[in-house]
Amino acid sequence: MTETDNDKFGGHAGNTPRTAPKLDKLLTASADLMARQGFSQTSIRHVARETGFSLGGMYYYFENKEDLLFKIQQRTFSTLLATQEKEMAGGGGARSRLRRFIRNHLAYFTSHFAELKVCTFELESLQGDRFAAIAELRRRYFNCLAVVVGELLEVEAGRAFSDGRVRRRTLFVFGMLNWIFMWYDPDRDSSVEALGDEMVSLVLDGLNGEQSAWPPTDLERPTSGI
Amino acid sequence: MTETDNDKFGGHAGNTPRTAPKLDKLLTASADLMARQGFSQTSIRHVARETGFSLGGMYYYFENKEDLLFKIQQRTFSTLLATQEKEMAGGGGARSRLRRFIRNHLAYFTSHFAELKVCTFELESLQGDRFAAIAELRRRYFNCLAVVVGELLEVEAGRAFSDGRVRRRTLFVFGMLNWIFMWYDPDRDSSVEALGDEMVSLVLDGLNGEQSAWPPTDLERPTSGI
Amino acid sequence: MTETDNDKFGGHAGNTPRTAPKLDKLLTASADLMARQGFSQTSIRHVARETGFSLGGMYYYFENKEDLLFKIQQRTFSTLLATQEKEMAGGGGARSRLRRFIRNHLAYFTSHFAELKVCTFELESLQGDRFAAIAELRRRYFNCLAVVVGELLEVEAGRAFSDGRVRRRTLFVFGMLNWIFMWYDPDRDSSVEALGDEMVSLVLDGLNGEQSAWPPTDLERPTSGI
Amino acid sequence: MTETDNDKFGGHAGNTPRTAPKLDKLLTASADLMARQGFSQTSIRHVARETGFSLGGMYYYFENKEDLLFKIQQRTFSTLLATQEKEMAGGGGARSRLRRFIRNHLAYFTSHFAELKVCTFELESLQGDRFAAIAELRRRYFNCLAVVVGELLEVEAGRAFSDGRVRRRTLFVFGMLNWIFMWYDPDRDSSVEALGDEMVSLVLDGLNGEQSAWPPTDLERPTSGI
DNA sequence: TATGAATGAGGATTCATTCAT
DNA sequence: GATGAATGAATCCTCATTCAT
Repeated sequence: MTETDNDKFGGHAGNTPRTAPKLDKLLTASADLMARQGFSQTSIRHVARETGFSLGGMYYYFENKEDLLFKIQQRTFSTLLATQEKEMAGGGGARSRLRRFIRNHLAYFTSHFAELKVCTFELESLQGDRFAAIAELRRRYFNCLAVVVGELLEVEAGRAFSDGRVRRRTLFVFGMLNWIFMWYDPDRDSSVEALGDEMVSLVLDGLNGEQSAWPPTDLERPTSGI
Repeated sequence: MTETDNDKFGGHAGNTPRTAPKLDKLLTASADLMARQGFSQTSIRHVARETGFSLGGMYYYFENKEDLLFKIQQRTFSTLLATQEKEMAGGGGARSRLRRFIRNHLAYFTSHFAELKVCTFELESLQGDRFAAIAELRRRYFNCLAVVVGELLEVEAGRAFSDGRVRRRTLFVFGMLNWIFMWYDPDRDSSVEALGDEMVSLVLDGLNGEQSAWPPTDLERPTSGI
Repeated sequence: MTETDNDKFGGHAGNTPRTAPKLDKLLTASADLMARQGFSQTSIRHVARETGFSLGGMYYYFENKEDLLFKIQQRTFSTLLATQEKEMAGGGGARSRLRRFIRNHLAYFTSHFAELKVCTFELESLQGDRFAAIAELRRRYFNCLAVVVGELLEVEAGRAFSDGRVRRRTLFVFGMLNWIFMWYDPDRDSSVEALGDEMVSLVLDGLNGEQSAWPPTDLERPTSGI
Repeated sequence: MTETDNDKFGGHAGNTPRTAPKLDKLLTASADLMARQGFSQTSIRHVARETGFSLGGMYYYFENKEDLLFKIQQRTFSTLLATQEKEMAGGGGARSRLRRFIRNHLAYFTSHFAELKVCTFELESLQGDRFAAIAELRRRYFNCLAVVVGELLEVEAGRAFSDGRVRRRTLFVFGMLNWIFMWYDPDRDSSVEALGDEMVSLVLDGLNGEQSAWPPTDLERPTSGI
């Protein structure tokens, strides 16, 4: 998304050397709160308190609450998308590209947990043009993976998008990826790198194709929650 | 969950023949609204308007808003859980039980879309005892599948819960299942039965294990959204 | 305007014996404030403080601020309109009816100063259906006088509405009537009854037709303001 | 009003060749907005956006929002007043001067619609010294007409101001003139010149003294609104 | 059982104004 | 002369909840 697009959605601050770091801090703090409590339960007041801004001062940095959410998603998602599109253009077999896509995604999950969670779960909190802009990013992100899945299913690449089978398999994979926000516990689960390998293994070969590796290498603990 | 449990969380109504159907209508309507807008954005007022109740009258049927959510989850999840625990106790090989679990889950997805969506996405809107009670149901539900996954991974059943590998593979599958709420479109995607088969196939054999089946059987349409 | 119409615009309270007097007090107090400060500068907070209500409690009596204004105008204007339509239907020559219309209007000016001022100056603060409903009342009120003016101009009654001359003469008279809010001072100006006679005289015979009556009967004082 | 007066109310800008046109543009744009939406609903922000100024930059040209309104009224009203005082000093019979006063007023109505509307309806938005200064202009404007009305009523000129009858007749005429802002529609009503003649006719001879002139010369249309 | 009436806290947003630069 | 950045007060409104009836 270009600066022109950015302007179209009313962000009037955050481009100067003085304000850029403040906007940054603001978006990060907001993403944290929204990841924890959800968008609708995160109040501007709360963000202001957290960042030391005055309530009114917040509105110098975004048009309204929805715009704040948009800016978070726009910034985060476009960066991730760029990374992945470049990665996918880098060539390699389908299995390799699947592995790289998942690894990159999970690396981002680790480094930008809150922001990515917000991107994943709060698309529907946007509306109109802002919704459309982020939905388009998401569509492109989806396509990155769909192409790979299509190849793995031996479907000609050009037809991948209109193939329901590819669509659904791709969405299965996204389901696995996105749901991780709901349960991942760094103390309990293996590193995200290993996690990615486990997922790739499942996706490529299924449970039956995996080798049994008992006992597990990670720490045994009584389960709480799921 | 027994009536005693029910009492413990303040439900003092809905047990007489006269009130039971009203409570039912209320929970259903609430679930619909909460599935569409989320819990925090669904107001008691809105539910009252939708059901024809007076605002104050609602509070005869639940203690507070959180209790309303609890009752929905409790009613829905315990029913589904009972079905699946019985089903899993019914025997059969791991592959068969995996297939049956997924099919039942998706059948419930079809017949109780709103309620199941609320159970899936609004656990964290509960707190304290109510959270714990539903989390326990969810844990048992998780176990139903985890046992099967453990067998498929050739892990001894008794150790499944404490095995991180089983835990994660199971959560991958739940990710696929739960994420369906975000994209399933009956006009576009095949029936949920077929959807279940596709998922089972992926889980058991992976993408590479699936046979290519081009052209797809479902209607071709240009993709919009993801 | 019927009760059905009333319902259409969302007033959900004020019909029971317990609430009717409270609604009444509320509308009266609001009209006072709005007459003094204008609609946009009168805050709900202010009205609440004045009437002893809690801020939130106000909204039991009206949907929103615009609805409050609407209720004031609706109540006041429909009463006045009914009076005048009945009066105009009572027969008599055009001169007589002109005199009665102006007298009634000014009597209402005296007895319901604030409400009538709000009706006169705040129509444009309404929008959509509410605007249309009050505009229709106003149109009918206009017609009451326009018919008389048409007769005085010897225009056939049936054609009065489409005659620009009648329209404009009628609006001249309303200009005189409405502007009184801006200057009338009971200590300084004669009684409204006498004021009405003076206006009727001007309208019928013009300044030249009036008899000189110096010295005036009312108190002489140095002018302040206009 | 002299430069000294101007200074007294805080205008510290707009006197240099470079700033004068900017101040001019600013006042004109503000008047437009205030005429359309009213003073209290016109924000400095809005004016800034409309004129291309920065929000902060506005305050170089006026002390505060009230000062902006004052400057508009001061500029507009003093010009109009000068015109009329000169015109009234120009001699001629009372009927002639009445006609000229009304014509000039309506010419100003046409050429400075927004400014005059603001002068007419927003006096009470000023306070203290600023109110007093504009009220004095208005008093002098009132007197211009009151003298003529006094003559027409055969009252000695010197006594006109303290004569309630003159006062009220004059205010009736101003009511007609000022109310025009509420209804004049160039597509529907005759030219303002003709409008002035119609008003003069009413004021001098009353409705009965006007000759019937059916059919009217202006376009017949079904009435909408009043 | 259920309603009508009311409250108080909190939410998003706007706005006049200031001040360092 | 003019701007960018920020503030704090005020505004409209929603909402979970209560309680007398």
